[in-house]
Amino acid sequence: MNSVVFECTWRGCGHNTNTCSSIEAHIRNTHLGPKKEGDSDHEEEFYYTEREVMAPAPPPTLSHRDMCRPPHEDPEYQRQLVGSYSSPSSPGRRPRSDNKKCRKVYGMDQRDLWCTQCKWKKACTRFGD
DNA sequence: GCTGCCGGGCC
DNA sequence: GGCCCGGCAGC
Ligand SMILES: [Zn+2]
Repeated sequence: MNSVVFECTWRGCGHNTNTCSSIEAHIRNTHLGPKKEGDSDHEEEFYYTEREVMAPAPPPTLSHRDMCRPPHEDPEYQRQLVGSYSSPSSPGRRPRSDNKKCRKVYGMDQRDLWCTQCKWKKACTRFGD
């Protein structure tokens, strides 16, 4: 019995659901916000991937790379979406990664172990984002 | 309440 | 330039 998994590709999320509507609801509620007037038609669809999952293991077919993936993940499509309409990633819609930075790793009581930027309350340079 | 960090201050 | 903090957004 194979099923389909919808995985959220928002930074540091990775939430999985089993239906298309549920992942879109997750993305809209958790990441994108309530809703916007005149927003891109289906903006949610850019933030998740749909993949089929086999029960035991993936088949050993090495003939083809995965062809026919959804229209997402196309560089042109992405540039078009980001360029014409500064959707997220503009000052105002800032995501938040869940990986720890110097402050949380070492704690306030060991500030001398933080990287310089963290000491100055700037963007961390030791742990990527 | 805490974390990450932009903006802005002081030297 | 180095150094620090207010204040805010995102949890
Ligand atoms: Zn750091």
